[in-house]
Amino acid sequence: MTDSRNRRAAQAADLRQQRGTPEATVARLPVYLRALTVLAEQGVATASSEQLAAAAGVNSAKLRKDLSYLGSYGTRGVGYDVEYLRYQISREIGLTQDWSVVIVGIGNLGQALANYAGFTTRGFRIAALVDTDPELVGSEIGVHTIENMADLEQLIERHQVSIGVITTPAAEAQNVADRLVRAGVTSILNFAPSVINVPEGVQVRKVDLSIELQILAYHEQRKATVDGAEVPPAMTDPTSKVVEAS
Amino acid sequence: MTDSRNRRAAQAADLRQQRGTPEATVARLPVYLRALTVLAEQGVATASSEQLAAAAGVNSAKLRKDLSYLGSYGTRGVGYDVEYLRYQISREIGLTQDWSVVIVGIGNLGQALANYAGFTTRGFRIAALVDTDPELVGSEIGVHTIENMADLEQLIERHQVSIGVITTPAAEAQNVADRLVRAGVTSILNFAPSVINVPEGVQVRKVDLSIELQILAYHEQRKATVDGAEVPPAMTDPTSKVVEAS
DNA sequence: TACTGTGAACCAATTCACAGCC
DNA sequence: GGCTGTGAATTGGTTCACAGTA
Repeated sequence: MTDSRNRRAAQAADLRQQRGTPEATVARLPVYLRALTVLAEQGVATASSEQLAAAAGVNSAKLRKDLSYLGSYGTRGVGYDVEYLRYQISREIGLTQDWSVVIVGIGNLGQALANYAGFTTRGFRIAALVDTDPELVGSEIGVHTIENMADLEQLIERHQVSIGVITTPAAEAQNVADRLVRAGVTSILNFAPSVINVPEGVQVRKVDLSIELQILAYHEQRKATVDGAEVPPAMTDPTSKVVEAS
Repeated sequence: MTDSRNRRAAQAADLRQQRGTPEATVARLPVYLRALTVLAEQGVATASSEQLAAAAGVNSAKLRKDLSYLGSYGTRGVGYDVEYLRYQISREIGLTQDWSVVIVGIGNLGQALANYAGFTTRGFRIAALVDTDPELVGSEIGVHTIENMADLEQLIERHQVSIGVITTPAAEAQNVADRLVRAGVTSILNFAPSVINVPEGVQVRKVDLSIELQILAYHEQRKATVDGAEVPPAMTDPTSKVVEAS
């Protein structure tokens, strides 16, 4: 390993400590990881930023800049070694270790997640499924038995759970979040359609199906009113009278 | 209505045409809408930007700027009329009309979505559930009968579907997307863990459960390596030797 | 030669801070 | 006095374009 390579690595490390990896970049690393896995399965050993970017659905400049936050893992004139980069990204994300997950609220969505293979394959271990409903408690989903909500704290402790998934109705989400946090969970994935408040230092990510649809509806509407000759569903605002004339 | 009010409305309309509402703002409008609905149910008639922002989990400056893209719907010194603003946002998003949705791929997740009440309550109508599996086709989920994938195009035509939801395995997602687009669908919500390519003008939003978990894992790992005395799971980079000394 | 890695330029989004209005 | 609406300042993210190098 040359001196200049050392220097570059040191600079990358400095950069990382100064500002850390940008959030937008972190959110794309799993996408790159998936693209690399697909390429690896196809037997591709080396890929240029252009190829990789195409597989990940981004442009190549963005991909190169993203990867540069992790270090200099490519080779000029050649590209990236698929396996090597895959390992580096895995490590950066933290997938070289396993994370225990508890799912709270075993309705339709909770059941679907419990059965979802993609969880288990990527370093996530479902430690427990929990619900309040006495009808559900004790029944089996795959290899898991649904446990009682009253035992939530014990389960978190026993299985060293660090990530909680909330799939309860909206009304219970905040209460569940509070209990998760008190029991030591520091990352929450919230599927309940409500805002939850957590203390500083606890990460929350929100997935909201109906919000996604509403965003699409907004764009649908815009298309309909702009390029079609269609009249908007309701008067847009007072000024539209002027435009419409008649 | 005063002249100055008219002028303000006209300016807001101009602003909207010049640049449109920013994407980041569009993504938050459904959140505000939900917050307003909760307030309305609690009998609150008027809310300040501060109150509303708290209910929506954002800061008040952001909320005010967001709302300003729609027009001037507040009253200085008072706040926003909850019902009036609720209607204005609904209209902006396009929820004053119904949107027909087809769900393709009725596995765990597809079933969960088909049963999810939040869809139907907010102006979305599930027009059809579609799958390739002959075992599934013909069986009932709630009020719906699962239909054959071969009839996808007909169903889209017949029910005037504009939004497609993909809950198939990754390998089939692109093919499904192609068929949806060819049949006239212009918005897609993709739950399959793969990148899909669509022509210009078709909106795609992606929801990926395992990516969300991976983002949380990244932050978990960072917490563990920074504030704990814990050793990183693997050597971070050559420079860490220097720091660790021994 | 063909590619990466990255400053510099650009664009989008957020936050500040206050003028304008009820 | 208390609030909204919004220019101006700032921060964060993306894209350009090319120097550096295997």
